[in-house]
Amino acid sequence: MKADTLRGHLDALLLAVLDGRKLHGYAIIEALQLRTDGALDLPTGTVYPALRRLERAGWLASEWDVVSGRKRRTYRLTRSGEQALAAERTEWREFTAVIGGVLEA
Amino acid sequence: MKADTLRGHLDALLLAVLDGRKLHGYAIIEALQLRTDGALDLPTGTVYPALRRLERAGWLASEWDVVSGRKRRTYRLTRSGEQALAAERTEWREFTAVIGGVLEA
DNA sequence: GGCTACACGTAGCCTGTCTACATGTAGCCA
DNA sequence: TGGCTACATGTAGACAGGCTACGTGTAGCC
Repeated sequence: MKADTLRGHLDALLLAVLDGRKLHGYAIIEALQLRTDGALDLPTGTVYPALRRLERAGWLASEWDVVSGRKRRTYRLTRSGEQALAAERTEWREFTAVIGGVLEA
Repeated sequence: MKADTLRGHLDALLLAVLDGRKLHGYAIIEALQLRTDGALDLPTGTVYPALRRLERAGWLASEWDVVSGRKRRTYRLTRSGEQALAAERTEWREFTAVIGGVLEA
């Protein structure tokens, strides 16, 4: 997939992958790979800063836990994160309708 | 529509709107507004540089014509522009499948 | 002892879109 | 005739978000 196409949709992806479950950063990357058959392979330098940004925005909450000696910061959606996800989904549908409408006219 | 979501899809939009017809820059902006019910209102500072870039890439060809005293640069797709459009459409479908697959899982 | 997988994180670059500006014609209206 | 709006093209520079390239450290295998 061409670079830059992701732009503006990263937040939606991260919120969506955390919908209904708690995951730590590394697992989020793997979950996105799995769901997209490897098409989405986000670099850590993209994901970690984004997660912190979403937490600052109040959409995610995190806590440290230690699994077999390794520290993990586990993220989950907050209430307002769920609302943000719903809004992102609506925007995604609008976006695809607009661009798709032009491309397939 | 949120800014930046457009990123990476502008070329596809411009090629698509020129599919099968010749238009000048200003008319391209209007055509996109029309097709999207006003949702897409691209600024001239976005469109004009993009058109020149696509022409340098060999995907568009342009010629000057004068209509009632006003100069217009009219663009049309080249053969390789048509191929590029087909490729952009394929990429669009892949893109929406990947992102949509995550958002609607 | 070295390698790979796991796990988190930051600094700075890169690039494509947008903002703001500059230029000029045609036509309407007061 | 002076000003306004719509038409029409274009550039310079700001901006922002994702990516590249680093740095750190543990666990487990061979």
